[in-house]
Amino acid sequence: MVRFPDGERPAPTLEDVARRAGVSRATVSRVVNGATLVAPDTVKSVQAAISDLDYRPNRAARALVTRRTGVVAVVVPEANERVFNDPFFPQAYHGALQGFGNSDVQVVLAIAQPGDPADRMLRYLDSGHVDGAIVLSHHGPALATALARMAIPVVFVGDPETPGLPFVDLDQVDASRQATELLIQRGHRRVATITGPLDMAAGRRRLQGFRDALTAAGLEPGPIEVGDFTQASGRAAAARILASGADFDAIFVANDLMATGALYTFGEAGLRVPDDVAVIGFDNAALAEQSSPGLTTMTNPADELCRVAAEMLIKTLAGVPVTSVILPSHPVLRGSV
Amino acid sequence: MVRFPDGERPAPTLEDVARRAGVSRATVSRVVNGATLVAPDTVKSVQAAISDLDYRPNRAARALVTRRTGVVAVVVPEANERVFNDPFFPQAYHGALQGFGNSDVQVVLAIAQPGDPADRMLRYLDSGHVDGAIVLSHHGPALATALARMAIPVVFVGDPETPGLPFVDLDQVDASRQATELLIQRGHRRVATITGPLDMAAGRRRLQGFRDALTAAGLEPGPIEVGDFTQASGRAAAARILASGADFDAIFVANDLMATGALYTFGEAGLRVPDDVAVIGFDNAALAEQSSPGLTTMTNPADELCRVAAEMLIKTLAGVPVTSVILPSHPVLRGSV
DNA sequence: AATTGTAAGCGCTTACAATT
DNA sequence: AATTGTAAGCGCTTACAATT
Repeated sequence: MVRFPDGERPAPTLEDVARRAGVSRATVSRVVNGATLVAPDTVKSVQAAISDLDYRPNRAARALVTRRTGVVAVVVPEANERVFNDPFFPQAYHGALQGFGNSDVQVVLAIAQPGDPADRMLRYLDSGHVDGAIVLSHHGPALATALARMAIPVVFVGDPETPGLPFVDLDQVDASRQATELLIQRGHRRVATITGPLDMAAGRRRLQGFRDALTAAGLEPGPIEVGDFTQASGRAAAARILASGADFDAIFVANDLMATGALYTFGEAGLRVPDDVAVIGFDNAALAEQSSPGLTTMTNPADELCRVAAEMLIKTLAGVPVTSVILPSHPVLRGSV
Repeated sequence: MVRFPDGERPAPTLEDVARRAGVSRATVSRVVNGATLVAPDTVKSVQAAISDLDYRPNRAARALVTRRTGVVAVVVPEANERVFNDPFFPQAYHGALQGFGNSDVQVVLAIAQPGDPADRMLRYLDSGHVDGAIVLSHHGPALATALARMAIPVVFVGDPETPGLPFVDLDQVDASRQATELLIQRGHRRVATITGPLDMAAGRRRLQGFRDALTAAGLEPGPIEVGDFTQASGRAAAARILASGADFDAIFVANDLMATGALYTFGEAGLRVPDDVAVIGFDNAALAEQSSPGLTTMTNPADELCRVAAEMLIKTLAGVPVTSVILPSHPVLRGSV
């Protein structure tokens, strides 16, 4: 027996709608699910009954028979604070929502909590809560393979470097080559770089593009310093280059946050940008526009990456096979080069 | 008939566990739900069967009979970008997660998208997706009353100013009085303020506390300028005060973001803080620590507010009546007073 | 009295049958 | 052939009966 708390009327069911419209439950179900094999007049009277009763399908009942929850997750395997302070994520989330658009799925943000073991998130994702997931992957293949082992389909944003896993990524090597070529075209011959962490694909590939451009131009790389994508690390890396006394007239910095750090250090050292040193960043973050001089940088459209990933996930859930997508990047010219 | 995609084995059900353990479905259900009226030996063998089969209850089936989804929402009726750039929100979200702790509910972040009409979120919340919601309320009573009309219980963080709706809030008036009293105690007699927007409860009440403190001390209020909680508005309001030529030796600014804006303006005008003008903010945001001089401010613990709200929602869902909670605030002394 | 099982039912979808 | 209905079943929980 089911009891209802006082004052709460049970929500109308398919049965109620069917009775009011004078048809069977099956017919109502067909109308609700947009089937075309219902007579137009029947559709009309069922829709009237639905709106009269303010009927809304019971998700649990539907999920039980369809074996679909109607929920997808946007997974951010990062500690809380980081997520909310990195402008990449709101953009990414917004893009994902756009991508799911009218698909009638509920989008859940799953953010790893600081101190949470990785398997807590895996357990959540693999417990029937969600039908599929988009993973903002900025980590190595360990988490990726674990995610891939799950029963639900997953699309990665950022190459997880694991065969067989569908992903959307920027052409990191090409983008970095473009950035470096831009410096070379402007006549710079001693080009330095501040890289991202080299245990991340984005870190390694942006360094690769840098090297490729110089090799193609017959130039030797200038000083190379490793950063970790934080502003502080950009500041420190720039300081190390200056302290080394190495000669350089331009620098490719693997993200905008580090690039603004480098701008700060150069400013303190009395170097003029771009006259004494040209600087190009990566990401086209909001701060690239705000810095002084404006930071020339490469686009890295988090929203578009996620929009495409969402579309891929929808296809996958519909049984349509998908292949990974590589998006192009282009330079945004401001004052720093 | 139900078909399974090739290669996918159907997940084990209660039935499977029951068979393996040699008991009925009902008994397995009792063990799964932690009932105490099962014989210890039975519990043991059922648990063994569960772990052998890696059984996990089907949420949809459970939800269908219990009429509970096991999902609660943290609702942020704010545009996307704002949310992710305001440090209040990660703190709040983290606190909510803490509050739900081990309660085995799934927490969903529902963030209004820019351009979304308010009823889109209402429809979502009222469509059986969630059992209840915490709403980070920084808006007037219009949204609050709409939310309160829904079938699910809602707890507000921030007084929605609508009778009968449970909320958690800071004692805004008392906190602002404390802040202003601190300035008076330090010997200041001409105390100005930059308020928040006066269509927000927090804006009005912080102004009220300011007035109360001055009245109690027998002092006239100094210049009063209205801001909108952004840094730019703090800068502009401070400039207006300076331009007015009004006399003042201290200022209470209704949030830290505006206070740092005011610090900037005072710095540009050659005023020394705290010697020429003492400044106290509100929120104890991260930037209060980073500014120079460090900003003296009032605590406004988003995480704790949300933790308490989560606990209230859990109680409400369990049928336990709750009453609104007002949390105290205290000053954090740094260099600006 | 303590423990377990039986059976109904939650609200849907969908294969198949029946009707027009 | 187009439209509709019948009835089974998805995987649980829980009132009540039955058993020890």
